[in-house]
Amino acid sequence: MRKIDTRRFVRATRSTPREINRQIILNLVREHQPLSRADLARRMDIGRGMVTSLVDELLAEEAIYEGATVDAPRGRRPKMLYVRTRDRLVIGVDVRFSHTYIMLADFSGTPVALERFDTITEPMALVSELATRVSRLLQSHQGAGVCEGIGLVVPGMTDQRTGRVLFAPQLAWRDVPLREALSEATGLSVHIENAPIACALAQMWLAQRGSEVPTDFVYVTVSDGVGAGIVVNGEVVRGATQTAGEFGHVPLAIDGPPCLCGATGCLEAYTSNLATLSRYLGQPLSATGTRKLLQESGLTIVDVIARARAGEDRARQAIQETARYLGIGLATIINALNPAKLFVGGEIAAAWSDIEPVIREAITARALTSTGAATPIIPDPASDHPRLRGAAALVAAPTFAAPRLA
Amino acid sequence: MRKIDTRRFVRATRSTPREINRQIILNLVREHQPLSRADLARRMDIGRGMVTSLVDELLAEEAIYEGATVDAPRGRRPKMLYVRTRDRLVIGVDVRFSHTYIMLADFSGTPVALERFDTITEPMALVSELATRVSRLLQSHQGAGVCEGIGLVVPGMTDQRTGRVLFAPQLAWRDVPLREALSEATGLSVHIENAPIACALAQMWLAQRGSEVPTDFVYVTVSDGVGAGIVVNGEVVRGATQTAGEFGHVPLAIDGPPCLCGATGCLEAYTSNLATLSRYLGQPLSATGTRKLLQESGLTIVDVIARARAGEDRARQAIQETARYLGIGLATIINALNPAKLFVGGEIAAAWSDIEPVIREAITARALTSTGAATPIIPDPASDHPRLRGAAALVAAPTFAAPRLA
DNA sequence: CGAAATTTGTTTTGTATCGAAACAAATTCC
DNA sequence: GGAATTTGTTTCGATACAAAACAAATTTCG
Repeated sequence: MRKIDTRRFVRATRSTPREINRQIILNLVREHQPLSRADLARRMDIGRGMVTSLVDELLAEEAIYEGATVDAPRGRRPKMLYVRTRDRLVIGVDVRFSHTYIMLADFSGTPVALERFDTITEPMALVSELATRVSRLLQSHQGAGVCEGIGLVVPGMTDQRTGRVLFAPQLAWRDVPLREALSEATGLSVHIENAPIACALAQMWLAQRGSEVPTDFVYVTVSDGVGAGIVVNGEVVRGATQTAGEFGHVPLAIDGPPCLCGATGCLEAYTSNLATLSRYLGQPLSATGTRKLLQESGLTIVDVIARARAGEDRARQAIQETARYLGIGLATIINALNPAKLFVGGEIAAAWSDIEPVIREAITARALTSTGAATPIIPDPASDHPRLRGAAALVAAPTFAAPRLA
Repeated sequence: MRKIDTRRFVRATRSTPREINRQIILNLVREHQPLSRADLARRMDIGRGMVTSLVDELLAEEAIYEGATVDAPRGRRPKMLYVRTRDRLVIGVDVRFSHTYIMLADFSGTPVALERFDTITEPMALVSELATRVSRLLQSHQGAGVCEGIGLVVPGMTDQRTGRVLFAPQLAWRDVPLREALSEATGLSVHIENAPIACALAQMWLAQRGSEVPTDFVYVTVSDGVGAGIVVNGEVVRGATQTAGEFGHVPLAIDGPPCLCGATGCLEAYTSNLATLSRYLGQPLSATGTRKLLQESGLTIVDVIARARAGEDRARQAIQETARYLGIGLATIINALNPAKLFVGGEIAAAWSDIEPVIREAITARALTSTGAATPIIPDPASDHPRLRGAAALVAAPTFAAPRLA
């Protein structure tokens, strides 16, 4: 039951039913392929004639293609339909503090090529570096298909309307018109998004076939910061001023340790990689001190996880404690939003078998309902490059999204 | 950018554009009345002929009516259109721990009659009492219009699909088929909802004319418990198993005072009326003890608020402290969901001028962004009967909601 | 083996309705 | 008093949904 926004609505036109049904067909094929025209007619409770007409349109646009005819128990054999993903390419870019990753992938998120280089902090220098790498990548994979756009994931808040990075503390960016600059430099359409939302979009649009994708879920990223991509009613939650999802700053203890945000006792101050590392080192978390210490020692969260898995007690303990606090944070999300699923991304997901019991215990202790306590928690290991998949999803998703209406 | 749910979608038909545009017109008239047909044509970028046809349909259904022709600077004078609310009646019911309120109101939420009686805890006895009162109310206001349904607000979780109360701790209800029972007893369509969501719906659908109603906001109720009605993208958030909105159990201090939910340090354990009262009394909050103490002393939160306003120091302090913790809780919501507005309902809203500065200060200390810190916080005093308005909204809203599509 | 049955996909046909344009009504300006 | 302006209704044609007929491909069964 949605309220119509009387200031910015989209009225229906003569072609509206066609647009809607066309998109339904596209999504049905995408998620249940292979599907014949007759299958579609049955699923949609619509005449086969109508399906033929809509499918012809999708075939003409090369959004889908016709595969082989398959066997049927009796009657004429159906010609199966599939979405075209293989030769529709996307560039995914993941800008992080130290390195920037750039991936060429197809429309299903399957990687074709992957590169990495040291992040250039100056935005316009980064843009021109990206532009040369993009054109080089596309040059060397010319036969593989046509590139339909660039998805760019940044560690900070973005504004969808203007395509600007509002604030990215790690890179010291403020109000950078990144979309426009990269679009101009490459001639491709560019989509930018912050990391947690991009990861959520990857789950929503690029999930493995067969895995149920719910319309209500939260993707929690644990890395230098702790953030969340929230999906409600099949739509991402951006908030009134594009800053929703900062779950890292729910308090666990209002008089707790200082957080880098200036407040005290935030979830992030207990569970970010920096927090886990400083716990491991037996040092209090501080904005400048911890970073410096880590640079000197060269220690990273990946090392601590490795040591924990190798059986080092101090590392195990540091990580288990992080897991306990993380569980409390997840319980908060469960109580607040009651998602059908939770995804946990970040380096710590690599230690899932170690931390899962602890997380589950913490959730059970604080979840209000038994169904809430049973919410599936799914790790999304960093080795799968979730942010790059998210970048790819940014380009692919608009093709499949429901038309905006009313 | 919404994802189409390929298991339960609504396909478009020939009449879809008409349904959409009809509903847009209805909402435009509702929010910007008076409006002429020509105004609608301009706002919707549509031909006046089309408007005439759609308006005729709405007039025939008596959803809107034609008012007087008004003056215009030149040309033919327009006939203004208005939504019909005055003689469309609704019954609103608010079931609370001690009393149950029943209101006869019109479609805009304006009360016609209001009654109160001691809550009957046995569900079926309550239903039959309600049924006799409903029929008596409608009998004595026969000339006022036709009753289009009953909205029932309960202090607990509800399931929209089945119309059952899943769990209402205050009444010790579990899985009560309330909608079916009351509908059968009265012959009217019944809508049930939990209190915070109903209050949010009241703000969304029955806001005073002129006040901007955002599509993203949160209504926080502070009473025996602390809950929230969350609205995102113009739609209420119910969650995967209908239990979203339990913001009362975000932790403020994981080792804090015990909460009635079994966990410790929940927001509710700091800010519920019970928490404020026990703070005032200098007693620790406990499930049985506090309730008993209050029953013996006869003290209520209203008394404490009155004493605080009268200048009693201890009362002031108890309430200010509640306000501080509430502010931290609101900051959490702001960081997590970035709503355009926050509403605060419950008895404590009556002391708004006293608590607002404290709340604002706490928010500023913990909000991540300056725009977040500036989120408008709007008190919704209990004297306006927000839950009853919410009950009315339950009946009125479906008439105005956007058609479900794709 | 061949006609009937079954199922898929295309084409045709009828009809509702969107969108444009013409028209009618009501009023002001010159 | 006629031109201009604005509102609201009516008319009309093109489009596209929906239903039905048709064509194609294959199995079943007499």
